[in-house]
Amino acid sequence: MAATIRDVARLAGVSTSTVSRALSVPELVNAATRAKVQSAAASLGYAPNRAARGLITGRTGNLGLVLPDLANPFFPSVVKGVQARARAADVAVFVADTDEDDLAEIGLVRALAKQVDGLILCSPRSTDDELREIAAETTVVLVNRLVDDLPAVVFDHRDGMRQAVAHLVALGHRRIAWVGGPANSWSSEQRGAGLAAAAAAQGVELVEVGHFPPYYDGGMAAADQVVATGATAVITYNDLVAIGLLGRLHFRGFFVPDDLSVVGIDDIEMAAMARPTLTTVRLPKQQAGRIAVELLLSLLDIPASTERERPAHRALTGELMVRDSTADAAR
Amino acid sequence: MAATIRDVARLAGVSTSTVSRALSVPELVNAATRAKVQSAAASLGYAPNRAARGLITGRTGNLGLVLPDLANPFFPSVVKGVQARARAADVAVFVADTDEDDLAEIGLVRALAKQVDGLILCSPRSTDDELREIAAETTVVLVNRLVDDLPAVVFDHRDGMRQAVAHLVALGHRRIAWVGGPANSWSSEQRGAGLAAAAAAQGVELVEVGHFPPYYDGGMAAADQVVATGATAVITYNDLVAIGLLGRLHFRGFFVPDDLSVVGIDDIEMAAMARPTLTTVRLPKQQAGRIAVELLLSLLDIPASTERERPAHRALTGELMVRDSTADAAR
DNA sequence: TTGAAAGCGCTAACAG
DNA sequence: CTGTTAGCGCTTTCAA
Repeated sequence: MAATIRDVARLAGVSTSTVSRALSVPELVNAATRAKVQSAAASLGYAPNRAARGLITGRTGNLGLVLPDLANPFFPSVVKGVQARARAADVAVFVADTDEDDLAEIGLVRALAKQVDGLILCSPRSTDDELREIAAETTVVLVNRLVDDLPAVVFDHRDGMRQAVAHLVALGHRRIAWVGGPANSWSSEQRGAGLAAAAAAQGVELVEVGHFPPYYDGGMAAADQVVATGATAVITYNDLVAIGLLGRLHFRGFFVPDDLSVVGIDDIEMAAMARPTLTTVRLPKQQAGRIAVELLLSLLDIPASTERERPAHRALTGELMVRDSTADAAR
Repeated sequence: MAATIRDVARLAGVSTSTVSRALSVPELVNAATRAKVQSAAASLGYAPNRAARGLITGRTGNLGLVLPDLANPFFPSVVKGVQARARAADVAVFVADTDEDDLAEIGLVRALAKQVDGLILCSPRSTDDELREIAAETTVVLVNRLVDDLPAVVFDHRDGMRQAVAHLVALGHRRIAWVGGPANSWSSEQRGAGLAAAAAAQGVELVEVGHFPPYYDGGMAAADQVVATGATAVITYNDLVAIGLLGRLHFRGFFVPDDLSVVGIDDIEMAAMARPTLTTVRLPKQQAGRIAVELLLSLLDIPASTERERPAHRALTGELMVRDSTADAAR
């Protein structure tokens, strides 16, 4: 069995409460006793039982991360960012993949909520109302989603789309197609809106092709419709969709970027491995994960009764990565 | 505050122990009282506090999953399998990504060990000795690694390589190159050995090209050396390496499969998205995750004092996925 | 500055 | 079949 606080107390010749204090609020205990306790703890390899501590403090020291699909390379990056920051704060991370199932999502969130101090919901598929409810029950930070003024980390899609459009305009494109993501995806809506604004501002025509699954297959499905629009360039919901599009275009004998320019969003690693390599808007994924944890931790340190005044959300800027797939393809 | 067992007891008009029993060992309590308790619990939305339960049962109801790199698409598949099975057993999963850092790995494992009932170590980078030590301290199931007779789920690489070689031989290849993974990778060693055996058995010449990082870049790095061997076909440590190889071959003006046939291992989704699509040995990744959880759960049900007799490990068979990248390229 | 005592929410003997 | 009792390992009053 692992050493308990009593073992340490006995070895150090003090009471358990002194051990507890020496280890968690060192300044409250005499330097000499503190040293005795610490060496005793060290020699026994003592580490407090977190469950027992949690029982009394009401803190688990755990954090939950819920996301739609680990198979989409976007999310592992976020996970990495979250883990790196959580680890530094000695917080363990439960990860739950909902498989893009919005019903499963709520269930998972509810189940996780009981075992963690706070939850990070990345690109949640639930409705605003559901998210409000969840946020009322437990501390939550959203990533890639904005609901009222719930704490959130989002990407500045307006700016990202502005960059993408500016790039395409510089290449001579005047008619751009947009392949949207899932209809219930907040970020698809944001990206579409940002794109519409950018297109209007820069005087190019935008053709919306509809909603597609956020996978390779979604891009395959969208390709023929994109071609039919007569657009000379296309921007897709994410890189996976762009790569699927590339696949189908290749199959149909279209050359990218000669016949059509393609721009994705995310900059997953695969974007640089595709052929042609994919031009895309890089989103700071790991950074988003890190900041989400920081936000969550800061929220948790504040007594629930206190009114928060910190900024409710933070927007991260993306940057255009230009690769083969848009090399002057306009006519 | 969430409802406690006392709230339920009061509402149902019974003692807390009856509530406890009614909820966890229903057959030990009278049907009528059981019903009363259950409806009381339901109306209060009661769910037992797992930390409190764990304190007394010694079980956390949690499981830890440690893996080298979530950015490698192989691992998210395993995670999905693990989660699916764990969820069904009402077990939550801590996920820890070591970033391919073998030192970090031990630390993470030690930290996680205190908060879980058991650990699944997927493709661990630690030494055999370290793994033995860990297994002595906590219940562990290895995935994609064999150490003594520690419980493990592995893939049958011998058979996978046999299939790959048979396929290439049928296409007329007589000289096959092997691009190994990291020198300290157990599975690279296994795959290489399986391949050597298969090559010998089927009378083809095998040329080993050395060890490369298990990423796209590793394949890029290996490509020129592969070409220099004069082999007409190449098998790589994993799909990521194969795709990198494809990239470099394309850059150098070689056509796959006309100039060289390529076979990967894993069958990550990207294999079907590459151009040409990649022939590969599909490993049942999710299944491995599921079985690992099952193994772990079954180990945990057995009192620590009892000697286990169950099979120490289970080997899963892979299957060849034939795609464009090997279409009769022999001469 | 330290110790004694009282629980956190739950389960597990042990009686009845 | 059910209630009483006694903790699991820890933190936190409250006194000293």
